[in-house]
Amino acid sequence: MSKITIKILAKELQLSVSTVSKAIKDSHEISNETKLRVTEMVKKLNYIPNAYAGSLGSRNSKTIGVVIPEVVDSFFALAINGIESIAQKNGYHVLIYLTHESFEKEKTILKDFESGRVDGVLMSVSRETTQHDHIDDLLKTGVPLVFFDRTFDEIETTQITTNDYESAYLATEHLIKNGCKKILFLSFSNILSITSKRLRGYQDALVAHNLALSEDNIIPFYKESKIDYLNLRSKLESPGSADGIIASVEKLAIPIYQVCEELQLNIPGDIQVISFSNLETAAFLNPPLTTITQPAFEIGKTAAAVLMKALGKKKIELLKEEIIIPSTIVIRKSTKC
Amino acid sequence: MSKITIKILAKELQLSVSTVSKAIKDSHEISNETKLRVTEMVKKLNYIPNAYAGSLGSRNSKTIGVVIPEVVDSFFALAINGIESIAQKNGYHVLIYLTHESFEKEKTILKDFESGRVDGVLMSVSRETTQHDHIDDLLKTGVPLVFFDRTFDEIETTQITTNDYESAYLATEHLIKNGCKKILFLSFSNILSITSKRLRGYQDALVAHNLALSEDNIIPFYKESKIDYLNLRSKLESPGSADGIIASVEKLAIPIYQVCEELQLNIPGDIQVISFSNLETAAFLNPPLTTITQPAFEIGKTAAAVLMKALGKKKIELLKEEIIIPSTIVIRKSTKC
DNA sequence: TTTATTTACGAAACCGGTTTCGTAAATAAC
DNA sequence: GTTATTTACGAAACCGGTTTCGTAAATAAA
Repeated sequence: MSKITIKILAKELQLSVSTVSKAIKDSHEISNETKLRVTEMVKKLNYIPNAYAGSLGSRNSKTIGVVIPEVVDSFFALAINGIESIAQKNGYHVLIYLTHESFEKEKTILKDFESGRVDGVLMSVSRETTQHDHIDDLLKTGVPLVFFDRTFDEIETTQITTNDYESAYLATEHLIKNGCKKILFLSFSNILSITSKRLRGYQDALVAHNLALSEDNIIPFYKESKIDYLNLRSKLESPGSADGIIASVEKLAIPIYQVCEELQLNIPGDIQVISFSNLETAAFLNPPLTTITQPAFEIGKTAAAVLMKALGKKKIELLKEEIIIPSTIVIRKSTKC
Repeated sequence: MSKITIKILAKELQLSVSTVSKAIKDSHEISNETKLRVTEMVKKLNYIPNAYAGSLGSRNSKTIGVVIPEVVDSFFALAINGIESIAQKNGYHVLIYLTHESFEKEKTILKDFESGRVDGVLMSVSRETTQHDHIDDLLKTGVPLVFFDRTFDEIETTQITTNDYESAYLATEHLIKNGCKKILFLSFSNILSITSKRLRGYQDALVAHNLALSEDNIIPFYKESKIDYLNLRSKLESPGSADGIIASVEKLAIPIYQVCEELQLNIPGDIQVISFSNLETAAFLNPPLTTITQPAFEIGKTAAAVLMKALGKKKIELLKEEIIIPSTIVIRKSTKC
């Protein structure tokens, strides 16, 4: 049984190919009677149009590309769910691409998008990414792009984020109110939009409460490697060096617990910990982790919705706009009270 | 700047379209000299071939579809990473589809694959799926499919799994050796291939150690809903009803911890817990969770490799074969010793 | 030297749809 | 009753490549 094409369908129906095509698309040019006949034959022959032929002809693919650094990460996994929920509703396919935090991969992926493979893009930049020529190039080809979570402020498009600055500010304040004087801030590259905002929130809160700022208290992580881990460890080893930690991304919570276990540091007795995190297990860690829980699903959903809406218009237009969906702090035992 | 096509490229080079096409594909029919000229012009004009035109013409898309139930799940997230690593190496794109455990969605997705959108499929069936007409249909259209983790034994294709039976057997034995007499087995639908194998492992281990089998000790979870949770809770509430639990999938570990906390049951004092799980946080839970850790990344990698290899041949052929990659038990504090 | 091969390329069909445009027939407007 | 619209459809161009096939020129074989 050879694959049936629209041609076969047309012949079977004694109609022209164009008529059949229009009938399937429910065009107003076609009579209801004919549409019915076509629909029936489609069922009968189990006709499924070739996806690529359609996309080529119509110059749109009903597909969006999602570019994220990592999928083994509650935030991004949940965001994907949010994106999917909207995409599905609008009949869009979702292509997921992982950069694994590599700028080179990110470039390759965006370059590929210039092939017309996707109608639009949702993206959270890799932490290696410091420039945006590749994004500009893509935008120049007319492919709309919406940022979520990790953005580029310089680019003229919509971005969906959480209240990074405030959350970090509040988290810091929470620790301060709990008596912390020496608070560490752990982060990946501080070029990243989210990191720099969260860092400022942290710093401003310290200043507001008359606590000293120190570069030494900002612990950078580079490649999730042993080195970063040892770096944190040596920092915590020197006694009295810290009594509080803010992890600016979920991935960094685990090394903290690990080091504390190794060094026999009690959380929250010796050191209080709060982390940006969407971990399902946060409440069952030892001790339960106080988190800044980001509205990951909502962020994904909103990003997708904004993109879908833009794609729906004949003249695609994405305003430079920042949509902020607030995080919530969930206080647990890793911070006092 | 209008999009440049191969036609423009050809005109610029004073060559025919076909020659340019072949040159780009590094065909032996084209002289090195010409290839060089073409390559240079491609660079110069920043030519990027239209993805859909290519796929339509060549009748293959260099794209594989991955169908999984969920992405907020360490196992599947890691498996995706494994798949991606191989796909990327072979120049394949990866389309990820989530069924959210819905049979209807799974059908819709596979139906769409009949459109030629993907060259091959990697799949882990939803837990609602009890029949496989939709899979048969897809295979009939010539799209190869490889199962991983959750499979269908009846279907003539390769499947990549872990040693579900043995792992469960060993896990059960571990609990028994730790003194457990009444061991619960928590699972989703026991139609699922993995569940039924794990269940048999559990049962056989009980029998081998002269412990009674009881239907009451098999706790089914249906929709991750409150009801399931309460069901588990009421089971654990009645005193002496259980001294050990095996969670057959990662997602079920959390409700156990939750219930135990609520009921003030000590793990492992009152009840020992072991779970199939790839949770990164397993070691930092309270108490640290003993896990059967599946080689998720490897499974994904292998599944992709098998598929890629099949796709590489002119006559695609996937033998009915079971590739088993063993899990490892990591003993932690949620089980004694 | 003649014939057989190989090399390097182009013309044109093709992939399977979509879209534009033209038009006959039916209906509405004047 | 004549002209303007609308309705319903088909022919053909088109989307942007790939692939088949034919062929002149160059090279090798006989």
